[in-house]
Amino acid sequence: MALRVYNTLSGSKEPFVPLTPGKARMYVCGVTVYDFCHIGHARAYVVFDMIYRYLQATGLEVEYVRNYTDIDDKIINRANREGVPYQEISEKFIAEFDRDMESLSIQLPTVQPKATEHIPEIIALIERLIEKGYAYQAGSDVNFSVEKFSTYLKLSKRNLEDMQAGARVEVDDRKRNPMDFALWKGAKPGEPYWESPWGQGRPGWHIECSAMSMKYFGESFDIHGGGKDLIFPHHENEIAQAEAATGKPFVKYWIHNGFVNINAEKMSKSLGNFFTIKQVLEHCDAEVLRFFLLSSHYRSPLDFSDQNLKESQAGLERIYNSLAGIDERLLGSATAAAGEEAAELEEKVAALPGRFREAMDDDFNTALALGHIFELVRSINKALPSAPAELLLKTKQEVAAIAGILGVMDSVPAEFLGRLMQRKSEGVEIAPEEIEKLIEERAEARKAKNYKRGDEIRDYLAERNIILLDSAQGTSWKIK
RNA sequence: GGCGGCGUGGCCAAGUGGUAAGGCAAAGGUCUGCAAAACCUUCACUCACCGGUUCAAAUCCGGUCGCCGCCUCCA
Repeated sequence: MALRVYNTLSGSKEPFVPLTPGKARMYVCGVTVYDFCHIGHARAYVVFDMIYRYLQATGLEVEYVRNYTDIDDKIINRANREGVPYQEISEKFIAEFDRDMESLSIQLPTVQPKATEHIPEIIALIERLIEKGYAYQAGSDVNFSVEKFSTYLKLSKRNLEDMQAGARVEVDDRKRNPMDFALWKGAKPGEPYWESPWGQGRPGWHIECSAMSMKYFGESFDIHGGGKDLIFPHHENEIAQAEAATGKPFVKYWIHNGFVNINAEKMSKSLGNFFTIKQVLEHCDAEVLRFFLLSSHYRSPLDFSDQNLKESQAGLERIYNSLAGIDERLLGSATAAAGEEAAELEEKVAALPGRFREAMDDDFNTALALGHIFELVRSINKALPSAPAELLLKTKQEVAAIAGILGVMDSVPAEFLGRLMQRKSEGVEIAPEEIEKLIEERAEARKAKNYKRGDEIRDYLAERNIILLDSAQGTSWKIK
């Protein structure tokens, strides 16, 4: 089965057939850089990173463009509030965004264009729209005339009359239709500006994406993505700008990810119920967060909570425990006769790539793909004592192939588990030296068959969240 | 008001016509002096509710209820 993707434009899953065989071009709307990113952003960019990786894995040559909106009212407002040039704000938050993306193992897009570096392209596109009669100057602004563009609202599937009936549209008598939107905004005194045929000003929000995507991809390309909330007005307006100018279909597949919710409500700046990526990573491993974000389908809403994050951690820990078990077996000299368990594992391993691909081909069903991994984990754990080394090696390789696409489970198992333990140890108020001392004392006691004292020590440490692990090699410990 | 989506076990979550994956949690068991991890077993005759279509429906159709999103900046 070939890749099928849900296209917002058609409202259904469609076979993915790129415009140019063997190549895929994907544009994803980036952030407006005026503040720290929250985990809603994290989800969007993790999702498209996964899509980017999977498209590549299917053999396509993928060009991925993700922009920075580095000029906008919100940036200007913040700059004014802080009394600094707007560039200081945009540069700072571009750097913060880059750090966040890196911490989430998000691969760099092919190009990350900035709006302010594409003013000539933007102006050219606006001029083209004016020439064709789709845009008009109103004072120092230039607006797009939605009534001129007959297929306006085809993406969000609404109609102009209903939109206006619901009307929380602000009245602006310079607009011919209240739904008209700004392509160019004249600068008020003190605002940053660029010279243009319409005077000093700056681009409207939507035009940059049309201009930049067409600059890098041409007038038509394969995939355009972003959060669901961008469908209207942003993407709708992008379509209007691009298709009015070129007369050609702008984008073949529109892909939109679902929201991250807090208590079943959308997380957003305006509701004030958001967590920044940095806040979350203070008490949660980045890989756990990424795992959590991929644990449900990208179009479903995803409820963010400590409880859910903990479950993801427990699940990922289970996977890594199993992978660590493989490593230990491979390092050790133990060999074993293949048994029923090994045969089952062999079967699961052989089937894994196909099952993974089938899940991913069905509109990037990462939740199902992870389900397959968990099934594999059980087989691994069962077969661990008896499986031949070649089979374990093969298992590792197959998991690694998937890990490389999902961007999780790709750590060295012992390192991941160590990282987790490090993190957990921050909440422990007992010094490692003391634990070692008690372990020694307990060893003496156990040697003397004084299990009472031994258990006292175990209990004492357990109260402090320290779990003792006895093995043939001696006693180690971990944090609960 | 318009448009769109969702409702699967205690929780999370796949499944869109063929008789309910997987994870977390819980309970019992195996292993262990005791623990931990792991393994085994149990845990939805049922998929919000009511009708209908069908040999067959969580999946299709109609209705009801509940929740959410977009319609204003928003991933």
